[in-house]
Amino acid sequence: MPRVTREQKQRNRERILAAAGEGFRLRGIDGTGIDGLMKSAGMTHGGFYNHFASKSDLAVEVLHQGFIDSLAVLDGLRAAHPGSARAALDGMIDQYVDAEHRDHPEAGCPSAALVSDAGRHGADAQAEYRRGLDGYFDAIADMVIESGRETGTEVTPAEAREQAVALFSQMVGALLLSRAVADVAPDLSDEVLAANRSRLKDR
Amino acid sequence: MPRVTREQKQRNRERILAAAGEGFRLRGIDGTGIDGLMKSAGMTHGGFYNHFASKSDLAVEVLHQGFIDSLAVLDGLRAAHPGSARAALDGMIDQYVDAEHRDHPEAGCPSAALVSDAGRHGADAQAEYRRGLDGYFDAIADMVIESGRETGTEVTPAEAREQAVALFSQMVGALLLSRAVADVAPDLSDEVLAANRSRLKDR
DNA sequence: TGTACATCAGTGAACGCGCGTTCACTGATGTAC
DNA sequence: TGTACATCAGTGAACGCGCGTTCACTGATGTAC
Repeated sequence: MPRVTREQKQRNRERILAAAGEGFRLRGIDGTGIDGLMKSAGMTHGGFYNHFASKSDLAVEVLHQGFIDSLAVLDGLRAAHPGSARAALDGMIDQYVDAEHRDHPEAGCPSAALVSDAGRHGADAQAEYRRGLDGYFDAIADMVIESGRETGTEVTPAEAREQAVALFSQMVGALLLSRAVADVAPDLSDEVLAANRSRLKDR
Repeated sequence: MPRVTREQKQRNRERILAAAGEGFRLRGIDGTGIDGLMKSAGMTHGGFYNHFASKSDLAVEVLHQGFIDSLAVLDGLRAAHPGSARAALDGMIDQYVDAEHRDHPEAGCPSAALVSDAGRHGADAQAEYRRGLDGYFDAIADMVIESGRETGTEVTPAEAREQAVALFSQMVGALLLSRAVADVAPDLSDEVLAANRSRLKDR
């Protein structure tokens, strides 16, 4: 039956990318095979290389797309709290350090889900991860600066950046630790989220 | 030439465990094969099953041993700062959120190096991870309580536990993010460590 | 203490399996006229 | 607009490879007398 229209090819590429985004986050890059990926995208494995040069290449694209999506979520939060960067920051923390996010890595933050994988799958993946992480830091630092401005407590760019880095690090650590014990110790997992949320919001 | 004395067998088991401890932390559980493991322990792969029922069983033992070793390090820190739990906590942060620790996962914290792996390798591994993590939280909470007592700021067990959970989460997040970009962006990696160290010590 | 024998730790070949990747093939799509 | 042909996306068999695990074999160790 193939060949397929250009539009269909583009749609197929996006389906593979989406399936990989979920699979990689859920089971890790090594834990997710091309065959299964292509099946859940509704195709057979052979066609994979019409879309991506290699699995590593796919990993880079997954990271790229993941960070774009995440920054869009941040933008959405700012738009939902116009004129209050502080409320946007609190919203971000509530959404990130949360059972819903913990229970759905496949739809969540690439920085958290792929933090161990990114370092182990080549320089390109690591470079893409770096770009995304730096983008997070900048976006959060902006919110910290604006939040300070709103409350009359001026904060220097350097201070804001430091706060942003520390804040995001804690969010990632909290999410990862809560995930690591979620199946076997739900109470402890919830405690990790609650403790971090509480301390993060007291900032 | 085999068979081997009971003492030698015990020593061989420890060599496998040590090699696995390093390999798993460095390249992940899936990224470390039995064959290579046994080679670096000075044997051939076939003998593995004289020591461990399966690779998963080995993963559980690695976690178990790793957490024991880490708690011993904590004890060492307390012994190095007698009468000052605050200094011991600061020492812990300095040692954990540090380039040396970042650059040597194979000799470092199992909770950080195996946080993604632990959740994906069966209930036993996850249960072992949970035990270890809870042990950390308790040990750090004790230090927080004692630190408060020393400075006359009484802190309730619940408050101490919350602080301990948040503190350790941030330490883990900082270490993992700094590792993820270390090869490709050493400056950013150092910045992550420095920002977190600074904010953690301001606690 | 010395001898006879059972045990079992380490060896290395072999197993089935799933992996990432390649490739000849197909037929509908895209293009040139 | 219609026809002829080149392109190329998806198929499914096949590749070599490394994985975790099993197993017959070996010979030194451990044990019973």
